[in-house]
This record gives sequence, structure tokens and C-alpha cells, in this order.
Amino acid sequence: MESSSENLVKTLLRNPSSIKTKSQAKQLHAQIVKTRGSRSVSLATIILGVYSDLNLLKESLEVFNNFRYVPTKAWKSVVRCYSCNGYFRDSLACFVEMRGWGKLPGSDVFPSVVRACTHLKELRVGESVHGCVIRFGMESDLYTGNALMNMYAKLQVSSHDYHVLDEIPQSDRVYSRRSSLTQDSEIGILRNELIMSEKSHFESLSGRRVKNATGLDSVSKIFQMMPDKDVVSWNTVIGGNVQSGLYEEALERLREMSNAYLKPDCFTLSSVLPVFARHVNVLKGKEIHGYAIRHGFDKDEYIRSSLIDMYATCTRVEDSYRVFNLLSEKDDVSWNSIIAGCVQNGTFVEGLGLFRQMLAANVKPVEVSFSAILPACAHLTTLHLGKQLHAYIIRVGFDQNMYIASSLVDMYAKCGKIMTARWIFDRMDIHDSVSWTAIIMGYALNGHAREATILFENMQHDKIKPNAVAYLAILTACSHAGLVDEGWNYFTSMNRYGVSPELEHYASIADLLGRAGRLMEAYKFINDMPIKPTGSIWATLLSACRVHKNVELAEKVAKEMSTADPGNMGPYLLLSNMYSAAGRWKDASKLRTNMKKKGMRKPPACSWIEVRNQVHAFVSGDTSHPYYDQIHVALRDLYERLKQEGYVPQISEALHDVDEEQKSDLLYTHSERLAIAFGIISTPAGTTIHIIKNLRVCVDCHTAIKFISKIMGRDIIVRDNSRFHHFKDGNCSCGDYW
DNA sequence: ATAGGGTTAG
Repeated sequence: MESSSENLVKTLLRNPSSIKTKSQAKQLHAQIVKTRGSRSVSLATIILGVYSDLNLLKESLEVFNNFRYVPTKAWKSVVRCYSCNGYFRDSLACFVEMRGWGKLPGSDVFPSVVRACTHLKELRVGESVHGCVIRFGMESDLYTGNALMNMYAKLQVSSHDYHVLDEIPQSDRVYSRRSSLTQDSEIGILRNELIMSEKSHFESLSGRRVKNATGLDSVSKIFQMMPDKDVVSWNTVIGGNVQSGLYEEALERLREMSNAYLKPDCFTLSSVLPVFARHVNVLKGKEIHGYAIRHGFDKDEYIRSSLIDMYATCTRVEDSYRVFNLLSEKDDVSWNSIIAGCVQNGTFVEGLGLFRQMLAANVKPVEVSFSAILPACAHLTTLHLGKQLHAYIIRVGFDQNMYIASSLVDMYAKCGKIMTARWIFDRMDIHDSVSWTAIIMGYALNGHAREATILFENMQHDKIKPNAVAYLAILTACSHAGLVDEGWNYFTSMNRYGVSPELEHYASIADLLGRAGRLMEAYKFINDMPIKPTGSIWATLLSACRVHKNVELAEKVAKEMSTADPGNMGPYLLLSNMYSAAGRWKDASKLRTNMKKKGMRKPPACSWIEVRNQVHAFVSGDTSHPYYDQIHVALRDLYERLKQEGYVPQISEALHDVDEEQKSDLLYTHSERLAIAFGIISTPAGTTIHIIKNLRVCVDCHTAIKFISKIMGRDIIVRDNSRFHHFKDGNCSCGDYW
């Protein structure tokens, strides 16, 4: 009996990996202590190895702490065990101490150490470890190589940020943004020890990091140098390429992978699905979905989240919903995918609803959740929701996240709170082209063209090259302020900076010329464009014709427009309004009858206002609001005071063939006036009134609101469908130019 | 040792 168990112990000690459970390991340990005591260093090392391989941290540490002299193998076991249990700081600390004792690391410990660096987001430490790997000739180890690729894929900055970081010591940047450990003195000391002792890999190679002389990123470079590669290696390099936006490379790798007779698996598929989603059409995406189903991958939760995203990116949100509803367990990623899908496809209210459902389902929102939902508040101009989200963001400490900060800037700007937007912008520690563009567009929409141009220049001083969207922002600023020459200069400079103008830029210039009254120039510009003009470009010119009362050109443009975009009722509507304004009632009514025959209906003018966290909507001529009587009284009162101040209604804007009295009646039932009157009676004196309108403000309302701001001593901010008007002391920020 | 979701666009 005694000898047979002794034989078993011997067999097990010769082959420790045959121990598969905790109780087996503990029994063996107990047996050894019983028969041979606990003094044998080599036996303890074997036991520690067994515990460590089974991820038993507590047991491993008990053995480890009993050593008086720690053998190399024991160090390695503990480093591994710490890392596997998520104690990355301890793993690194142990590794540093082990190196301090002069112990030689190997392929059995590097993967864990690299993994610890990855999780701790310690790129510089990781690079030092990489240097160490090279020095010990372990770069050809499969597992170490895979771990290193994974680390660089996760921690290196993506290639489009690159120019920002080129000129600045990158270590500073990486720590200030990515590391949560900057203030952690313990790891700080650790880091310094490591960096002092192990020379950073890329510093020793070229002094240049991330990208190097070969033009390859670190991930691809390691991949190329690896002598043995398995599916994990391929998946990691493909995932890394996708993360850095190197889509072509990723797909090329995928082809090479098949040529190497390796079968793509779940990991491969969920890494490349986003590429198909963004660069190939729905059909290709469906094909991939089919492939996933045939190979049984579609039950994988990761694949499903990717599919939700893919269908949403291809504007097929219904299909996203279908996949989403199939999920048995919905985690944060699947929620965020469907929410982002809604928001990106313009169904903002649904997006907000899903966000609430996610919270109700006790799924904690992460950074991505907020940057996905904030644009919904921006587009809906629901400041109270945006503020609530902002408060939440501050409480959980996400306010320095680039994506979140940029969407907060955008949200506040779109809600007319340009100063708050600026405040957040100024407090960001790094700006990228997106955050710059958000603030520039914010100033543009709020009518502060000067500030927009200054920021546009500052952006370039900050070494950010303007891209197509940034140009669109600055052109918008110019066109809203009537800065024709500046706008034209920016437009012509685009090619010099390697940005080729697209349809939107041409549209913006056409708008710029048209608004400025240079109608014929605009007409010629549109006709001479290298791109076929669309209905919407003609529409901007048409509305310019209306503002500058050029009926002849308007008729011509309306014709062009209905050819370019036959289903659009815009031209009829505008033209009919112009006929009305010019007193050509017959032409107007003929056109309207025609529209009715074609089944076209005019969207109702609508304005809304937030009072005490509630949205109140008013349609033109609306009498259904519970406080309508008070609103009506307030409007009459206002009208009297306006008249005393010298306000004269511009009845041509009433656009209907009715007698004078009715015209002025129509004038003070416009939806924005209802909303403003309600705002005045339901908020304390002096409070700024924010109004949102779905159509452009008419000339008469614009004049009236200027008077109201003066008489009532109120700032009134009106966002119409293209910009903001800040009314103050009888003036408007648009300078009567809109 | 590997995977999915995010910001600007009249």
C-alpha cells in the first residue's frame, strides 16, 4: 500500500502535466510533505509548477513564500500564475525582481509578461520586454511572438493619428492618454527599473517607434519575422491590421492564410467582418453571414455583434434587429452595436430607447456606449438628455476619452451652447482632426465665422492637416457669414493640400455664391462642375433665388432640379412660395394643385422648446397646447409692444392670397412665435430661450424675434434646419444674413 | 497567445 502510493508519486513527479485537478494536486502535495517533509527545493518547485499550471494562485504563493532561495523555475511559475489570474502588476513586479536576481527568462515566461503589459497598457515597458526577448533569442518562439503582436496591436496608436504624434516624444503622449498607471507610484518605479535595465526594442533599432524604416507597423514586422505561425498568429496580425485601419493588408493576409491551408475560424471572421461591413456592399456581407452559418460560426456571440454592426453599416437596421433579438445573452458590445446602428442610421429616438433598455437590463455603459448615443442628443437637440449623459460621464471618469469629448463638443454646439462646447474643447489634452472639426463646425453653425477661421488656422499649427470634413466645416462657416472671398480661397487651396473637393464642397460654394446674391455666378459654377449636379445643389440655389427674389432664374433652376431629382417636391414648394411672395397667386395655386395631384404634401412647420426638461412642440397655427390661451394672450401683448417699438410686419412672407388682417394673423401664429411666447411665460425673466425649428426662419419672424429679444431683455437662440441664430438686444448673430 | 461595438459631414 505504502509503496504503491509512493510509486504513484514518483510517476506523477516525473510527469507533472498529467495532474489535471486541484484535489489531485493537493493530494500529491500533502503526500510529499508527509513522506519527505517540505525542505526539498526541487520537489517544491515541481509542486509550484503544478499549482501554477492549474492557475491556483493561492496555493502557488503558499509554496513560493516558503522558499529561502528561489529557483528560476519557481520565479517563472509565479510570474505566469499572477498574469493568468489577472494580477498583472504583481506579475510584472515579480518579473522585475526575478531579473534583479539575474535569473534568465525564456519562452515559458515571456508570453505572460507581455500579456501583463498589454493589459496594463504599458507600451514602453512592453517594448523593453521586447528588447529583452530579442537579447535572449526568444523572438522565434511562437507564443511569445503572438503575445508581442497582440500587444502592439492593442497599444500602438493607430496610423491616422500618426502625424500628431510624430513630433512629440511619444512616450509622454502614450502615458498621458492610455495609461491608467501614471500616478501609480509602485508601477512607476517598476517601469523605470525595467526601462533602465532593458533597452527599449525600437529605440535600439531605429530610435523611431511604431512605424519603422520598412514602412511596416510593428505587428506586421513581427509577423514576417516569425518562423512558425499558427492560426492564432494569423488571427492576431489580421486583427492588428484591421485595428490600424489597414484593411487592404488585412484582406491580403486573409487570402494568404487560405493559401497556407489554414482555415479561418471564429476569431478570423469576427476580425474581418467590420472590413466587409465598411468597404463592401450588403451582398458581400450577406455572403459572409452565409459562410458563418454554414460553418456554425453564427452562434458565436462575437460574430453576432459583428453582424449587427455590419447590417447597420449597410443601412439595414431591420436585419441588425433580427440578429440582436436572436442573442440569448446581450452583453455591452451587442447593446452598443445595435444602439450605434440606430444612431448612425438616423433613428435617434429608437437609439435613446435602446440605451434606456440597456441600463434597465443592468448592463453597465462603457466609453463606447456614450460616444454612440451622444450624437442622438446632438441631432435631436435634447440638451437636457445630453447634460444628464455628461454628468454620468464625469461621474465615471470618461470625460477625457477622445471620442466622448468630441461628441460632447458637438452635442453642446448643436444645442446652441457654443461656450460650453469650447470649454470642453479647451480642456481636452489632445485634439485630433475630429475634435477640431467638431468645434469649427460648431462655430460655423452658430454664426461665428471669425472664430471658425482662427481655429482652422490653429488646427494647422497643431500639425493637423485639414481633411475633407474639416474643409466642409470652414466652407460652411464662410457661406453662413457671407465671407465669399475667404470661402473661395479655402476652396481653391484644397487641391494644394491634397484634398480633392467632393460634391458637398461644390454644394457649399454654390451656396456661398447664392446666399451672397451672386446668383448668375452660382448658376454658372454649378453648370461647370466636374461632378453631375444633384437636386440638392440646385435646391440651395433655388432658395438663394427666393431670398434675392429672382423669379426668372428660379424657374430655370426649378426645371433643372426636377430633372435631376423628379421625386423631390422642394422645387415646387419654393417656387410656389416665390410666386406668392411676388403676388403671382395664380401661378402659385396652379403649382400647388399640380403638387397635390402628384401626391406631394408640404411638411408642417414645427418648432419646439425645452422647459423644465420637457419638450414642447408647436406646429404652425397650433391651438392644442394646454396653455394655448395664455400663449395667445402673451402673443397679442407682444404684438402690441412690437408695434410700439416700430415693428412692421412684412406680409409678403405670409405667402398666401388672403386679406391684410388675416395675413398679420398668420404672422403671429408661426410655430416659432408660439414656442417663444410659451418660453417667455414659463421661464423666469432673463432666462435664455432655446428654440428649434424644422424649417428656415422667415424674414418676418426674424425681424420680430430681434424686437422681442430687445423688449423682453432675453437672449433667444433659434436653431433652424441649417444654423443657429443668437438674438440679443435687438440684433442677431447672423447679421441678417442666412 | 487570438476576436465583436464609438466621435466630426448644408
